[in-house]
Amino acid sequence: MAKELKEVVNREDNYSQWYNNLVVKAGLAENSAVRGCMVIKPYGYAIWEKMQRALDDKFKETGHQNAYFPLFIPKSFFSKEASHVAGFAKECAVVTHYRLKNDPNGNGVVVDEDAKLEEELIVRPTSETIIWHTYKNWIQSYRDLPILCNQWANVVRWEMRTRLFLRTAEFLWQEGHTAHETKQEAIEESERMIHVYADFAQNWMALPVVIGHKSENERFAGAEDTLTIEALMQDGKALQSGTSHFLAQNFAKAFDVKFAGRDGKEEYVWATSWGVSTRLMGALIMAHSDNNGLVLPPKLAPIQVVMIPIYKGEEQQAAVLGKFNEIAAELKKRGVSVNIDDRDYLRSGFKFAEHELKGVPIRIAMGARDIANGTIEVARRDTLEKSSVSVEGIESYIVELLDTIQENIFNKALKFREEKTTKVDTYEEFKKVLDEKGGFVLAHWDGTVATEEVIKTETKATVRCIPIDAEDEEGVCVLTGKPSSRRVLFARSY
RNA sequence: CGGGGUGUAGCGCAGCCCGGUUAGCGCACCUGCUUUGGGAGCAGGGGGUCCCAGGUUCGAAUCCUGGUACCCCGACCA
Repeated sequence: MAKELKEVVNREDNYSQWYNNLVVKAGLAENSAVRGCMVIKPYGYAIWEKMQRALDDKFKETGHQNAYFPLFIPKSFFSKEASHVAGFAKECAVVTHYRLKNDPNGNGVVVDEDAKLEEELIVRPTSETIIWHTYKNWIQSYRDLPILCNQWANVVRWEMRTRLFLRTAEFLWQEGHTAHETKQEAIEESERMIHVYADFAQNWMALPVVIGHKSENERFAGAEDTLTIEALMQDGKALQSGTSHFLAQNFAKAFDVKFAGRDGKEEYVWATSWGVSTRLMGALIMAHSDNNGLVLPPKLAPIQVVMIPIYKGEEQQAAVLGKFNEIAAELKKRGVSVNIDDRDYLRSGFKFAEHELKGVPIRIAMGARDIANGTIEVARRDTLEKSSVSVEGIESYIVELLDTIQENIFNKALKFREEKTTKVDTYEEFKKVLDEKGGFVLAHWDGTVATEEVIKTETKATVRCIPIDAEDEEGVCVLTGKPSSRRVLFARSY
């Protein structure tokens, strides 16, 4: 166990602290002096950048463009879509003044009361309102459609309780906002994007997810349908990792966005919005890490291979580093990011531990013994296995091993999820599984808000989603005994 | 917003109850030597508005009052 993590020993009992400690110690992020905000450190940001790049490529492939809209939104914009404002009103940061002045009493600076804004500005908690206000000016005819825009931005939600990456007062995300001519087109867009997210989660983050529809209770404020990807963390709690909303004509009506159709008639546009945030970093950490630290899937690891020289004296040092430079150059040609850890003031054992803490997928070490034998030591972060490999052809071996590790991390997470997914048919069983085993519970539900509320109050579990691939199966609701035609996914969640 | 806890060196903490030399320990940092295949050893060194403001006192990290920040548990939360 990494020395830094020893302070938090019992992970099962103390998952929160284990997670917080890991985030901080691995150099990803820390709490800011500002309430509920976070500082993302360079190493953490490098992971986020890799995520951004991969997602952005996928957005471009599916025909989207990036744009940018204002941080401040006039308060009045929020009064236009009733259910939307109801969903966010309680957690908005409000700008009321535009100037400070020196305190006449000499106590630093104070807000200048003369500089009160006539209309308050809201720091965006999400951008639907300002974007739809703008889209109104962009759209006149069906020829202007579809509009397929994405924005990379920060948003602010004044949550009562925060948690690094999972729920912070300010966070980074992307939000796609699209406008379409037909309902069908908009529905297809929202489905397309949730699959883009699922594909990213599984193939890049090595994170298996369940795609499904949110229940009415959990649906996005202002949406007619919300699609979600739900992932399972190692403590058995679910994490909503991305959402894609079919907004129907709600925002178009609220912001009066109409277009002249092919038949010459005026109609409201159909809309979607979709987003993922730095919460994905939390998902990545909680899904794969162990007590030695982070375990990063190779595709998102800022450093994929670290090379640690082992030597006595300058002669050996030069020989090993010379060999490392050759290998590194070849690996870089093949698109592998390599770090030669030549810091000569640290011992190799320290470096081993440090790079494990940071989740570097492959570590290779070489010393005098290896040079004599023509071998190199290769250690995998995912399995912690070490093996001695011939230097001959090492580059191909590494490239293949990166793929193997990516796959293995995914399979391990998938196996975990499958073991932690339980079908239950009675309420007793439902509660028992949640308390003793945790994880996902597949159960029949009568589909009503009231039933979900009761279950939530009594068990803290909610409907995570109604999986899109749920098989038709006649059954009865675990709580009310009313008929149900498919199982839905329940869990306790973050 | 309710309950609990904590603010002392970059990090983690002791000291506070019961006020009294120059505020201490571990890690980290700097210098030197020896080490180096799983978190090195020895020696020396640097670093502090003891969260803030006010009060009590000859004297406050310590006691009192107010404020503030953070953490945990709840409530809340696409």
